[in-house]
Amino acid sequence: MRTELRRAGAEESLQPVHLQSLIYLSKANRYSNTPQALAEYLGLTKGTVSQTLLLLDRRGLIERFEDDIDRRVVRLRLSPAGERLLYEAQPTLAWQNATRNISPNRIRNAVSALREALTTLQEDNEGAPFGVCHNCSWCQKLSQRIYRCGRMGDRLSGPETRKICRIFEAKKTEEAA
Amino acid sequence: MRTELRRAGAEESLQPVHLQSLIYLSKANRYSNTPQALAEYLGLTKGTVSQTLLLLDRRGLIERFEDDIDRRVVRLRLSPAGERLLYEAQPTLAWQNATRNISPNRIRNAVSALREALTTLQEDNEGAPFGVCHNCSWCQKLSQRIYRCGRMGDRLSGPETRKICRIFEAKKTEEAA
DNA sequence: CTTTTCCGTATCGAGCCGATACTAATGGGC
DNA sequence: GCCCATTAGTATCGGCTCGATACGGAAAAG
Repeated sequence: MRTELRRAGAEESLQPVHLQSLIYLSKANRYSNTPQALAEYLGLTKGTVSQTLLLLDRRGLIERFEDDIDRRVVRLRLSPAGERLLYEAQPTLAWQNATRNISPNRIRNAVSALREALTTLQEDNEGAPFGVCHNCSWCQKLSQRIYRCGRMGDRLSGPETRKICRIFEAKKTEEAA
Repeated sequence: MRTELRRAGAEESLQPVHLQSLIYLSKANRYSNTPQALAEYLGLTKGTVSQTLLLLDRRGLIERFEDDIDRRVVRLRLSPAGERLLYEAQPTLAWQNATRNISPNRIRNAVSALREALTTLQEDNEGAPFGVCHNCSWCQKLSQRIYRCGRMGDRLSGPETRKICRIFEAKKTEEAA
């Protein structure tokens, strides 16, 4: 995967960390699309991330705009060019293809086991949690299409609950008897 | 994992690529402990890897010595200091701990599914194969403790068949009907 | 024996990265 | 409202990664 990421980045003359940043931003929800969150996610300092964002901005791959409420905060999102680059690189497609010969049931089991391992790993390291909103213990389902974050008190759309959140807290696993 | 690797490296003031190189060398078999193999494994050029090895050598973490037969070739192995550093960093231990709450059966299934996906992924990318000798189609069992590489014609010890080989070829999966 | 091929190294320039110092905005205590 | 601690982000500097290129030395091809 590491080699693959390097190769994909080299084609656009981007470093692995640039692609990882773009991938993250494409999946970050409203609480997690800031330089600070990206720095925590990548395990880099905010100064380093600031430079990375400078480069991505110069390339026109991201857009930066001020937060309405807290004017210290910079919000980030992919530009159309950034979306296109990511779409053409298709970093996740390779893995989807790689599982084509494996039964859906085995994939489900493997994914579930890996998710448990990841949660335990994150707890052990006391690191930033960073999980998909939909699997978070704060995520409440209000109706067919409307969700709510019990931590922040905001209403969330369905697609938004499939994004990555920096204040994620894992649900207690019921099957881990 | 990426963040973890960076953190572990930072404690020794090493870059991620340095730790990855050490990890690789700790697991590379006799056909795969050269700068060339490491470059292919990491997806870097041989020039870059040469510099990485220069640094690791200056730090006393690896040892370099000439090959007896082909005198162009440099053989690499971890020095005692390098072994100690890896042992203290314990990069694999975190994952072993993370699976402590998962039943051995689920782990076996997940590992098997992942191995299949990896093989497919490698075939798709036509990249360097790099697999564990024991799972290679050339690996023959001669007796209880003696194995043989059908490709190179050498006899291999049991522990050696658990190392990484650059001329790996995946066995045909029997269960993928 | 000559030519080609291959393994590894050396050097240069672009750029990542952490450390440090800095600006600007927020928020708490009074 | 005012002071100060805190927080988000930026700027600068030095060490190092990384690819490109050129090079030397050994092996293989003819």
